[in-house]
Amino acid sequence: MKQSDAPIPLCESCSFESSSLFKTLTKDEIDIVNYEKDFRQYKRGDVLYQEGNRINGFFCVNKGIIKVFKTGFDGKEQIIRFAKRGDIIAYRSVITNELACTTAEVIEETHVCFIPSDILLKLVKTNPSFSFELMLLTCHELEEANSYITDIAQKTVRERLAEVLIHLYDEFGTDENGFLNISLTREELANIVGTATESVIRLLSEFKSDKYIELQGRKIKVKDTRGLEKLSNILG
Amino acid sequence: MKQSDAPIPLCESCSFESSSLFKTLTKDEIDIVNYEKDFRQYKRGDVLYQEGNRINGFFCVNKGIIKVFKTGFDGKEQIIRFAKRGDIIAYRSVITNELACTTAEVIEETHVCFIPSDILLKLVKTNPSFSFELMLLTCHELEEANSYITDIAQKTVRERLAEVLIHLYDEFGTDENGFLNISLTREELANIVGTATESVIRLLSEFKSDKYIELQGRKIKVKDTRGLEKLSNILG
DNA sequence: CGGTACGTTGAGTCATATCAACCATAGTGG
DNA sequence: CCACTATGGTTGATATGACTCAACGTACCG
Repeated sequence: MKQSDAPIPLCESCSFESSSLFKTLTKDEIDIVNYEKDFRQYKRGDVLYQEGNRINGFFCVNKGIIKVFKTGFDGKEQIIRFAKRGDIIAYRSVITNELACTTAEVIEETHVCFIPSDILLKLVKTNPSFSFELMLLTCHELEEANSYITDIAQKTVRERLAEVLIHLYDEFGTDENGFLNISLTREELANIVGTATESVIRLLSEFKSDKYIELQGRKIKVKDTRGLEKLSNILG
Repeated sequence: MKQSDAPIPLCESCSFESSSLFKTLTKDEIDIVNYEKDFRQYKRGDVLYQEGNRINGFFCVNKGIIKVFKTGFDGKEQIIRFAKRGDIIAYRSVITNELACTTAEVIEETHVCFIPSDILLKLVKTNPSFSFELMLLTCHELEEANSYITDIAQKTVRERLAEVLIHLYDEFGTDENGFLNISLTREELANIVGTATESVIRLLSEFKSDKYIELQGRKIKVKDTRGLEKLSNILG
């Protein structure tokens, strides 16, 4: 799982640019993180941490895409969020000192830095700005979760799928040909939307004949964002 | 909306007992809060704050029950959480300095203290223990929200209703006759579960004939927690 | 070349939403 | 005081979205 063919990124040139969290650190604090962190590489399907296990640090994503999901009663995955460059994961369990309540699995070749729990806890307790930024981050995740609850509870599968496509478009953008910069199986899409794989397939091909999207295997090109937004009944 | 027939509670004797958040405050800090806070009383149906409005403080619940909900596309409420004695609400919007993204409405006669934003922000920025406790609270809410997402996405309405009854039982307890200490309309129940009012009615009467519960108007007696837990497929 | 994982399509079923009618209760105003 | 209205609760009939099951196609991989 761990290789060493990529150079270990310095914090200064990684999270720094994308997240305001690490900008709050002093030079000394950054040095400590740089010194204590553990650089790791994973490929698709690798699991960073698993629901129910104790976690002794958090991950700072330098490259790649990770899905974070909970496992439901019958073993079905429910994808809660994705993490990409600049995001941190597993920090919640470190803060609360609880067992992991999600699993994190690599979607696309990933480089992360693993930073031990005590570093995070120390920063939170001694650097108020860091602590405040982390709280902002948590609050935003909470707000997103609440919106998602409302959506899943009230919208149809069609509306939710349209909305998920919009979100993926906003979060990951597209390549030069207009295809989403994230590649998911139909099952994974279903596990975001909260539906059956077959339903996703049927709806995707419906969206395709209605000219909202184009499909090329797993690659999805969003052709009509406005149309999808309308379909999804996004508020505002 | 504001009356003055109840004595203004002191922080020392209120949140203090139920929440570890305010235990982190120094004598001086408590004095400031006691001085700056505004005691308010509300009756059923009153709205403490509304989605989309700017909020200039947060509420600390001394007594009563409040429902916190989001309004969906077609105007249907989705209840996100309840707040009762010792809970705080609206702090998220204060922290992030965003417009309220939920509405808080009184379910049962409520007494609260309203504490201005700057007090909260100052405490968060200067008292690391307070800040940490608040972060713990946010993290727990986040975890609950994530579990809820998984439930709504994967469980049937019957399972969810059974689970909601269990949660209400755990959170509010029962009176001497075994009836839940919270009284909700069928519509409100539906707005927690994420279903139609009629479905709640049918399922409740099904639970009743199956001897899991007893009904007396709005009052619900949980007779067989084990049975409901089994019905709800709660993990663990 | 067989195996495994993923994708697709069709048919049938079922849970749940929707629509409509009706009852009970309580508060209101003439 | 009573008709009036509003709100909440209940039940039945009907419609349908979405799931399940099953078969089959496709592509990649060792």
